[in-house]
Amino acid sequence: MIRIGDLATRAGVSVRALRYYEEQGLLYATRSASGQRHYPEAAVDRVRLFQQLYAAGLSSRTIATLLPCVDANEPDEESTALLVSERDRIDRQIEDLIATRDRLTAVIGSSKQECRHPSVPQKTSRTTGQPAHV
Amino acid sequence: MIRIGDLATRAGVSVRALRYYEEQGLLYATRSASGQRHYPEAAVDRVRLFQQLYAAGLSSRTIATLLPCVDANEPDEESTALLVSERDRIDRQIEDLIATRDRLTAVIGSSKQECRHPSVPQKTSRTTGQPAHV
DNA sequence: CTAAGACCTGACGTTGACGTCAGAGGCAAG
DNA sequence: CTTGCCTCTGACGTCAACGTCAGGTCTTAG
Repeated sequence: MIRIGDLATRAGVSVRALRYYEEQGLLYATRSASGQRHYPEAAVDRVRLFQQLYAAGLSSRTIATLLPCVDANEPDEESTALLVSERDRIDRQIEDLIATRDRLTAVIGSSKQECRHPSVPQKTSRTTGQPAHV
Repeated sequence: MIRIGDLATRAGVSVRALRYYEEQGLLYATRSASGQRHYPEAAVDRVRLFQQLYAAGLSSRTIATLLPCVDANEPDEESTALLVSERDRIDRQIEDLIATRDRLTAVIGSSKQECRHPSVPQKTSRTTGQPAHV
């Protein structure tokens, strides 16, 4: 069993965030006799999943709705619709981000080529199969 | 010359947003004798650019810093560094979103295939060249 | 035993991009 | 001229995901 401070460190979030997740119905903890929270090992991955979903623009409420579906791997009709709509929203967001990325890259490359370095490969051709047409 | 209400409609934002952009130093308007704002045609595209950059996670301050650079197409050293760091951040965000999208798609497809419809093509293979490996 | 940390609840503060409301003025149509 | 819509400034409200602080309890190393 993991204590809240250790979970926070291992999952890369704050203690406050973990209590907030519990408040939102996302994370459950057993309590010791004195009321301290104890988490199973699996909580680390679960919290990382929350971070991933938050980063993708899902709200606490949406995550709470989808959690039983993701856990049990048996989405009902309502949850599936929500899943699909969120997935499609993320799809559109990816497309928008690619367009913005290409636009920034065009500005960067407009007067200097020296900024190119191998740690950031060009992905436009990989994702669209077409050269940039800004 | 366009009035603020028309610009808002044509650019797809609120009047309040336009005044906010001006407050942040992003958008300038000439004023009539009575103080009403008038915008040139180019303001429509400019406002749409703001929306695109906001959607990519840039703040008003960052946009304000990069604007002269993007306008003049002659980035100085500092602006270029900021441009590159924002571009790289967007790159990482795209990667994260693709991973999340694939994860949601996997959950969707885990027990039902009927959800597949042609308006949302699979893009994983186009972007990674590999099948999903959740 | 005791002092330093970790933990508890409760509650107010923060931030960014606006929403909303109040009160006052401008402007073309009828 | 007045009616109705647009615009102005100024200022407070909103919302989500936490940050931070207060005041108290628990636990553990020494």
